[in-house]
Amino acid sequence: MRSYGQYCSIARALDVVGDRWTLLIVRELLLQDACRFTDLKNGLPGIAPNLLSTRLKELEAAGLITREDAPPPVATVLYRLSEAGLALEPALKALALWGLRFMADERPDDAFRASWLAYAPAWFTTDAEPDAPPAVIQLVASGESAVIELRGGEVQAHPGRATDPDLVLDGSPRAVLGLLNGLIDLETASRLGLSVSGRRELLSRLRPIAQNQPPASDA
Amino acid sequence: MRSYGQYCSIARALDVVGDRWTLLIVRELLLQDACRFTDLKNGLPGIAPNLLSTRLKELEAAGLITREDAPPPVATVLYRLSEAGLALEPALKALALWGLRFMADERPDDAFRASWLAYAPAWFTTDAEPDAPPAVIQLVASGESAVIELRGGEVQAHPGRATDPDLVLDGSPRAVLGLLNGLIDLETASRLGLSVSGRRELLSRLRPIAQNQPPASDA
DNA sequence: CCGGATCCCCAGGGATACTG
DNA sequence: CAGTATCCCTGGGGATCCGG
Repeated sequence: MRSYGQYCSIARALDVVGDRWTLLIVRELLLQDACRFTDLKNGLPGIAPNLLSTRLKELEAAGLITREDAPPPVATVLYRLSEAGLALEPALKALALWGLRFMADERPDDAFRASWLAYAPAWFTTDAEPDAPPAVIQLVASGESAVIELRGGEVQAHPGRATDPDLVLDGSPRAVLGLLNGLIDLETASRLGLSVSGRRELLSRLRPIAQNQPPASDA
Repeated sequence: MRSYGQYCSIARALDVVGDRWTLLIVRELLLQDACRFTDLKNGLPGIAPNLLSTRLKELEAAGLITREDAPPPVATVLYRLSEAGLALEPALKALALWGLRFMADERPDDAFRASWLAYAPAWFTTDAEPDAPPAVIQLVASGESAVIELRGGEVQAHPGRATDPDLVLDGSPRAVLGLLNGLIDLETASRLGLSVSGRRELLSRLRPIAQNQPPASDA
């Protein structure tokens, strides 16, 4: 990218990560740890392979990622965030939190991935009853699934399926994530086709940190 | 900007503010409050006026800024951040903090502005002796000047000159900001031409929140 | 002088095909 | 699987010009 030519830390940061796709590549590496080229391509629907290739070289040159040869069985290259790349997490989180406000409207053709289903609750919800016993919530949306684990006051989440979840949420990405992020209430989510089965009371334990509700019912 | 087409809050945030210059425009409005077109153009050295015009329209359409007619004496338009625009501050701060690591190297042709001199200490330093009496520090770099005020445990800063500062730092932007941000120590800053006059002990009161020092002397 | 609009040119990005 | 090569086209840089 062409430099902004400004002695300002924001401008210099954008000199490095301001290019198109760059921050999304960092997102993928942050959510998935070490990735092959194809994993990244898969997690970044819409990117052209030449662009991905170019960006990876730029990111390596800037010191944000490292290339390493994978162990023998799979002779391929793995990309991983360096310390400087990992240090972007707070900025990415802040941007993601701000971006929640744009998740309310539907865009049917948007791509969707399980890892994006997982990071939202992990980053933006807290356990309102930290001393309650552990619980497992299964999320399913658009064919992608993720698991939320409530344990010891922590909210963790990762892509995949749970064997015996206490609660299952299944619906459109907008319904599932909108509910978890506090953008819509349960009634609205149900109207959007959300299916809730299991211990519904667990929903009140999952507290979104954002207060982005449209001005409707105020407590 | 072309949408990324991903149902992910980071991607949707970048759909709105991922374009070139957009976040820097937000920076200016965040640092300077209401701005005229010309103020923005001045605070964004290098931007083409048509680009600025285009971005302002896009930002208004996205609901991040508002246009308002200024009071009669100056019949002009003022641009101001909306609530959604102001909500970007945490993300911008996080990005600015991350970007500090790229401020160490010199690029002589970089533009520099007083408001950038001011935001760094205001955002990224704390008063190590919050109960000590108030103090005023004058910063001068590259013809731009800003004032830091230590008072009641708060560190505030704004462009301009103080009438009777307790301490004056004068030098290259890299020397002044590098010292304040903890990127370089006083000795290095002095070698870079930093002039320090007044109550030097105030420097130890100004504590950078970042620990970006190159691996040298560890306490 | 302020607040843009217009024009031309080139670099950066998108899509697809192809190769080691 | 992991990229590279190619082509096309849009978006941005730079200068100049116009209306109020």
